[in-house]
Amino acid sequence: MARSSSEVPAARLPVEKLERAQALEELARLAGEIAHHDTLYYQNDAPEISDADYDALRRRNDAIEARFPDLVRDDSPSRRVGAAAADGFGKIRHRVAMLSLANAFADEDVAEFVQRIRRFLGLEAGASVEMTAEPKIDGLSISLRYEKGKLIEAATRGDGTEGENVTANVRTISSIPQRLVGADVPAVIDVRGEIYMSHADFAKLNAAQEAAGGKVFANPRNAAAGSLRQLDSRITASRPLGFFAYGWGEAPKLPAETQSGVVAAFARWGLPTNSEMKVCDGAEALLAYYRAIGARRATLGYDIDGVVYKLNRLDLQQRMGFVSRAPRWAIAHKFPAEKAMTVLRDIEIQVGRTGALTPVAKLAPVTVGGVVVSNATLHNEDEIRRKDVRPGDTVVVQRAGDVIPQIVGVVVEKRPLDSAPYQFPHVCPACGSHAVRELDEKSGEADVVRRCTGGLICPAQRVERLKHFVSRNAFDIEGLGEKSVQVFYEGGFIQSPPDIFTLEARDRAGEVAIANLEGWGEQSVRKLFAAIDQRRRVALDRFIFALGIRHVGETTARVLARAYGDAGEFRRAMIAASDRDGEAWQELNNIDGIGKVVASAIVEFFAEPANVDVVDKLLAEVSPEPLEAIAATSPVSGKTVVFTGSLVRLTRSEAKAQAERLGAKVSGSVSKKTDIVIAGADAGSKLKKAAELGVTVMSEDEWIALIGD
DNA sequence: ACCCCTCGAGTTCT
DNA sequence: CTCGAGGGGT
Repeated sequence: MARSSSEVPAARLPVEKLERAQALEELARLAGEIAHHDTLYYQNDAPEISDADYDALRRRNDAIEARFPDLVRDDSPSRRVGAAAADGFGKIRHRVAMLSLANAFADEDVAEFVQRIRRFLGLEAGASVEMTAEPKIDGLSISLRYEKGKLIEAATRGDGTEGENVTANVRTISSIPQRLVGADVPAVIDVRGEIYMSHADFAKLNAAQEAAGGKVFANPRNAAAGSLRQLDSRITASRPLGFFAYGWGEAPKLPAETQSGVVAAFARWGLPTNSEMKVCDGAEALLAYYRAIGARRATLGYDIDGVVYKLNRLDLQQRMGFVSRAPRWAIAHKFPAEKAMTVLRDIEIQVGRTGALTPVAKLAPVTVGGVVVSNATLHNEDEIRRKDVRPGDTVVVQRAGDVIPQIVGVVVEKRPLDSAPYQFPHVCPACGSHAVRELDEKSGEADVVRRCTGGLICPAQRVERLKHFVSRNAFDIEGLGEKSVQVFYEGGFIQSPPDIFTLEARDRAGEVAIANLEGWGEQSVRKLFAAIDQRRRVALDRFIFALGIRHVGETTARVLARAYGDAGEFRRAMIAASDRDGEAWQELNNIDGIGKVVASAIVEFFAEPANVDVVDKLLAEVSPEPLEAIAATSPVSGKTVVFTGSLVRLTRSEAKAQAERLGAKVSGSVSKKTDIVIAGADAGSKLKKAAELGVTVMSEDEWIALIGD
């Protein structure tokens, strides 16, 4: 990368002679200067100074910070690693995660959703359930933090846990108040909402962009996103962005007891809210609302991709809680997907980390719902046969849920005369091993997926396992994404996960030379090493998830982390569990959510010496930390409890969620490790077993009294 | 022996 | 996001 004119700052005082005030001033200047060069280097690919000069700047910054540790700035270059510097925005951790919503497409889904709520809350079939209904704005979700009524911070959704700090840009949006007014404005509240661009403003902006020879945006959503993510706030200020407040994150004190009440308070405080929001009762009313909004979709003046329904009463919302990453008390009812026709050029076979062969349709690029689509999954062998999709076919493509493209069907009339049904390969395209469809033990039926039998021999599987290891919910190493992992694997630098953590040592020893790779300068290598070091301490559930054991995803990994508490103990127990008559195997199977298949998969993983070797080498490099106790002080924390019989005051899932929130381990079966059995009506064998083992048994009421609810 | 719900695995594009 | 399969209850 060519570095042209060098601009070494004028000679300055040696660090040890600096006065405090001078240091303060210089750190500020260095932060700005280094950020500037980072932008040029990473974003524009057009550095102004040499690597050596850049390093000199950073070294001076570090030296001054070392002498005046209390002067280290929040935006200090030494604190920024990898992506944060690369994209110019700092990161903000959401105090309460920004979740996604479950989706409904058909009317039945909505009816089911309402039914599910009634069932969960123990209401009768026709009972009244107030819900809010509002348009789902197609923009960007944002979290605005107001303290004492003043706008303090604004963050994008990001991965839901951590977003980008876009405070400076959000301050330029005139529809977002800098200050909330009203007697009931709380001391602290994260207001959540959607930033969007109206149709009229979008048209105006694009006309202006075109006239100026600038970039024309594909749709209002992209225009809004592009405007918000400007590094120069002045550009954001010039863009007409709108905002609707519809929810909240951390909010210790809410101004009302219903969803609609809180949103009404938002409006009183000066926040823009959507005037289309209504309170409805019952599935029919929701569907009527959906159809009415759908009919007016084009005249609303802004893009929407559906309607959102939320349970109105906040106490009921709380009772229902969450499933994985979405609330159980809300759902997005999406408008039907847009369709398009295109030619399927070829079918490519991809190999996943478990060896699954997945066919992907390579399409002639076509615009569907505002984005250009050129790939679509065909899922599996049977799916191809069912739809009789062949290379050369003209196919109908749609974006399901407006996101993932899928092939709806083939236009048979347009099929070339010489086409023949597609033959799914029986060997792995990556390693040539046999690819088979495993047979189910009991039914003898073939698995839907065809899998490469190569295991660790297969380069594709090895790379995929590495990608999984560094992925967002696993080790999440900044600057080491899918692409770089691939490059490092091919370069022979990283063969398996532990190699990641020995990379720096080997680089120093001259065994590998990352800086020789294209696109890897001295600075990016340094940042990568720093990012890797940051992950030497990692939560145990992430560690277990990262191993990539079959059938062990995020949730199961968390369950295992909770159950064993410590990586060494987990390793020991899983090896011991290979004895299917032993206690360790029993204990594993007793964990709620783990059955024979999952237990076997874990034991088989640890029966493979190569896998144990990976775990051991990893444990030499990283320290997995136990999960934070959820509520160390509750009377049931650390206790193993089993629910049995039919509960009256709580539903089963409520009871389980609540117990876990209080730090209890909920198990599915009674063993001598069980502390409490909560027996509802008609409890059967589990109650008997509890009596045999002398385990404490209590009624539902006693349990509720114990946890003090 | 079924049935329902939840979880895992794989995929797209910006 | 969707599909398939595992887990657990009836």
